Amino acid sequence: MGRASRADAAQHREEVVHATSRLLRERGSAGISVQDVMSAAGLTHGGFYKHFASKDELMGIAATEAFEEVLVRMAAMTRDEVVQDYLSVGHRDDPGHGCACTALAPDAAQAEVGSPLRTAYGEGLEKTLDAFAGYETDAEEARRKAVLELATLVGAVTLARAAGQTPLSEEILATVLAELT
Amino acid sequence: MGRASRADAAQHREEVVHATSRLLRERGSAGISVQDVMSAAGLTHGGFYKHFASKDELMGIAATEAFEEVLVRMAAMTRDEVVQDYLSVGHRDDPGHGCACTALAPDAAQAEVGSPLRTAYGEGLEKTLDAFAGYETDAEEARRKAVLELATLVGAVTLARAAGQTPLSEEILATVLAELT
DNA sequence: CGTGATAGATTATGGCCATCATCTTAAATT
DNA sequence: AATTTAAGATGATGGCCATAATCTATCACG
Repeated sequence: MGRASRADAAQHREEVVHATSRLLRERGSAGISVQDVMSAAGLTHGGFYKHFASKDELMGIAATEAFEEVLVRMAAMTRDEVVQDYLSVGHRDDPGHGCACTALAPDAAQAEVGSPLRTAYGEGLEKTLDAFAGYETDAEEARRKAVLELATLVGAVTLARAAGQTPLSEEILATVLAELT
Repeated sequence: MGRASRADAAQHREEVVHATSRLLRERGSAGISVQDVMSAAGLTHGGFYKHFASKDELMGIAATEAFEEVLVRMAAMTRDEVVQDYLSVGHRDDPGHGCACTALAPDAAQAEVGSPLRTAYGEGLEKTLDAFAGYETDAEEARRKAVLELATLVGAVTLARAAGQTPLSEEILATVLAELT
């Protein structure tokens, strides 16, 4: 119906971005529609362009939020807690609340150079590497180890998700967890 | 027009499967249409269902071919050659001819349980792990090391592709290559 | 309190897609 | 050579999608 107050509109926008940050990680950009993300805030699709210039723009904003959310959570955790959480069955089965590096990698790889999502991914990946480097004691080797560790974590969860809920999937998580702790 | 000979039809089918095995790795199942794969063999979309029961079925067949193609190539290479090739800029930029484990992981994760693509991925991943295990000298540790190595390789290329053609992307490849050789 | 701005609903628009039905024509089969 | 069979072309069908235009009712501001 009619018009929403400034506060309501702002909250609607927030809800859309938040829901998109989850849906994007779960299904990828091609797997969600403008209708999907508006419904998630209890709205119809028509008002979408009063909030965002395009679907692509929203994807970039939602990607940034996804990275931010994870970085905030990481800041309150030790390195071992992060690794344990990363390689858990819970993280494998809930990409919508998990690491954006892994969940958004396929979308970032497909996105055009200069697109909002790709830009957001590049920045988010750098910040995530910095966060991992912050855990290392040896400052000299911090960057190198952060790259190695993140690559291994991303690979393990990527494979575990692709293998679905199978013994092989859990073998991968367990094997990498044992190696990294 | 008209009808094709048995031999021609068989070749058309092969061409479709082959083109799909490449396109599937490049763009994912959602990124290619029935029209796309038929055009690749110089045909129109209509005859598709004379060859395959559904798009899903073709995706499973093409995924199996993608794994097979890579496994055959791996069989003629040493472990170090495989690692070097895997972490090359060439492999990063040409997923269509590269490792199916990495390229098809997003599709496998999204595919329904029991779908042709998911089944093909599970089998292909096991075979790929066996191939990596075959490189290890210590039979005891072979499986464990194969899992670790493949996870690291998959993670590195996944991140490198998501980062696009950037310094960070090449840093990831180089760092992991140095570690694994 | 009245007037204009605007969030959101409704409803096109034009495009792409998987799948299917039909038609055509040449290959297989006899 | 006649008949059957089937590959492939053409052209629906029904659905989903991003984006845009229009409408409307409420909020913001004077």
